[in-house]
Amino acid sequence: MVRRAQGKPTIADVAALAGVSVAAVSKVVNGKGSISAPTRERVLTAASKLQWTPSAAAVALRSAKTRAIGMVARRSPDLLSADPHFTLLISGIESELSPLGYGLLLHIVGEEPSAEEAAYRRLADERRVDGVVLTESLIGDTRFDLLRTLGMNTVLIGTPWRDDPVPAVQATGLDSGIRSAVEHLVAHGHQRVAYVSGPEDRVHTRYRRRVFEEALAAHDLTPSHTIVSDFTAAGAVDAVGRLLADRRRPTAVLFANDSMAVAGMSAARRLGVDVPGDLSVIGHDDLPLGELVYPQLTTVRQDLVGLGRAAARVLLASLGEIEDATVDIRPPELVVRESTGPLTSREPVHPT
Amino acid sequence: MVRRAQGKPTIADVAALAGVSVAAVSKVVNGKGSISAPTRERVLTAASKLQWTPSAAAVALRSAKTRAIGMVARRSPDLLSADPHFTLLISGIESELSPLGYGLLLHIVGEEPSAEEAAYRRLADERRVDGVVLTESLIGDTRFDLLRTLGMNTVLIGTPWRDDPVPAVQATGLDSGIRSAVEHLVAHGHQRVAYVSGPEDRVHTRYRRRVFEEALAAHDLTPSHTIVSDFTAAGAVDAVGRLLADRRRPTAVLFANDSMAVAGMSAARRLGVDVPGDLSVIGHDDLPLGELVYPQLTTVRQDLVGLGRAAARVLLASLGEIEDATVDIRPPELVVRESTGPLTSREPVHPT
DNA sequence: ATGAAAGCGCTAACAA
DNA sequence: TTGTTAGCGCTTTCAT
Repeated sequence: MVRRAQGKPTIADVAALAGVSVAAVSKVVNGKGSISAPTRERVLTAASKLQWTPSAAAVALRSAKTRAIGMVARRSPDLLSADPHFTLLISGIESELSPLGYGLLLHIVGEEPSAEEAAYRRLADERRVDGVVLTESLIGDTRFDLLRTLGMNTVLIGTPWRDDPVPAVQATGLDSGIRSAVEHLVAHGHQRVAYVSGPEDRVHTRYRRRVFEEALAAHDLTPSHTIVSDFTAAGAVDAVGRLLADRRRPTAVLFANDSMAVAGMSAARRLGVDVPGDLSVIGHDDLPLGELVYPQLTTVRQDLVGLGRAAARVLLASLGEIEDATVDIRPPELVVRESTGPLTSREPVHPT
Repeated sequence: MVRRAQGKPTIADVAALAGVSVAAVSKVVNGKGSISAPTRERVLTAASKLQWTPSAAAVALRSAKTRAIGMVARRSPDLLSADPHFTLLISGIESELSPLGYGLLLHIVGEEPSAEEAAYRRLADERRVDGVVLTESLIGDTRFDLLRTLGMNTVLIGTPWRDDPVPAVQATGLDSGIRSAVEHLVAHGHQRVAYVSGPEDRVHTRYRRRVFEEALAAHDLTPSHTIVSDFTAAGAVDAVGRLLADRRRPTAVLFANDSMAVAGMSAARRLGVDVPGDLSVIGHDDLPLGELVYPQLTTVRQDLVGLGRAAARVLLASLGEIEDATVDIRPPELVVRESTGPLTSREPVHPT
């Protein structure tokens, strides 16, 4: 018995059991070189008998491929769990990586951009991953340059800043969701529509705001209010407080994400304002949360799982693992639920 | 110039630049062996000049340590993002791993237990991680045996099944949260309290239910209803429907998690039942979600981030990375918000 | 079609 | 204190 008593089997054990060379084993597991059918059989049975799987470390060292993808989320634990945005993206990414035996190395760092940068640096310097997926494109984003310098395969989920040639995935008809949202409100007679936006350092934040304004403009309307907020519940509550304090308060408001929308809706109701009777509320993303609450949230659905899958496939394609990177990403669409509708109260131009 | 034009620097490059042997470099970066101060200096400056960091693959191959921890979440994308439970645990784990340069390899698999098992197997066979963290202890859990067989370092977040000697982390005073919840309700005059539990294959599910029953028993009360549900919103809605259809409907209900509680609360309100006027609702976990909604959710807070941190430290300690694994995990506690209170309506013994 | 052998970048005995 | 050296488990020429 040549098998070592303890420790995992190695390629040599398999080769010995199959009565072939280690090179032969390597060839059959990698499908390279030429191997006769009988040899392949013997190797395969030996491998399965020994329950052998190539050591990731050895493969990585030898071939300079780690078969792992990295992702870093720049969020505090609280915000991360309040906005399960990332979770959905990660699910999508994983669903593509898993079948190919790729791993996902996740890092959660604090809000400081330097921490994110350091994480990428470490991923690259330690050669822990074959590529990374970036999210939340920033105005003046330096991460692409960094990763290019580090020689790291990269894909961005979202819109690149200033036509940066980084590979990126996004839905077609990106503006359709917000446009439909505005149409929906206008069709219900809303004329004073406000927008509570996210941090303006994001590319998508500005884009969506512009789409919102254009959609209103098509009806000769302008935003009744625009509030730039963070992504926190407190920010949403504060925004709603300001909106409703205005004597020309809006009759409808769009929020940058579902968590803010729900928080905003609650704030309104706490102030005695009925949703949607006095105020229509629309969120963004269509997270499960929106269906949980009462009234259920009308929101702009984003295919986050699809985006994650697409990003993974772009990476996989550039790593030569798959031929076709295309994934069907469903365009954003409005999901009408209960938080929007026509005004039912008397026009609250003069709040009590 | 000995440095290769392309490719990352290696330990040999650093050694050459510092004018020492590769062994010397290895010793200084690992703090082993004896190295003179001047030599250490030269190595350090050379390393930083070259921006060199040891290759994770080479270290892993040579030392059989990957400096990575694995975790597999068995959840559909939807459920995962509806219940950010995992997210919080992961944040806690990461916060301990990151400073030590450890990575977190995440796998998300479907609901089938076999998928989870396969994921662990792969993690072990490929030797991708030095340990794994398990969550959601199951009745008759086979994962511990599997991982023991695979020779994998393991830590469980939660209560082991049948005193399995797997290392586990949990809060002290585990029952305090639910006990306080019951006390709180009873103090407000509630006599008919229902419990909407999670899937009964979980260890904690049964435990919590038992605590609930004991706490009621201390007041000579028994559960008005007990409904075993899944963790979905639909399950919660259905449960509430059944609860409220009863002519001896409960005046208060505890849910197994916050998402269910919120969904349940919404269902009640949709049926014209006021919360907390007609029905008090209590959740479990204290996710950010509970503060977003109106009325804000009274819930049993669990220190999920602390549990994650503790689990990571147990692993780190058994890997010899740290001395002291102890982390202060805050005991569960009741967070009273707006979804509970005394009955304000007439006793709804006879529903309309 | 198959195998021998040279490393991938690093760590740890062992020598010096 | 420092350096030499033998691998860790695998992939990949290059012979045969």
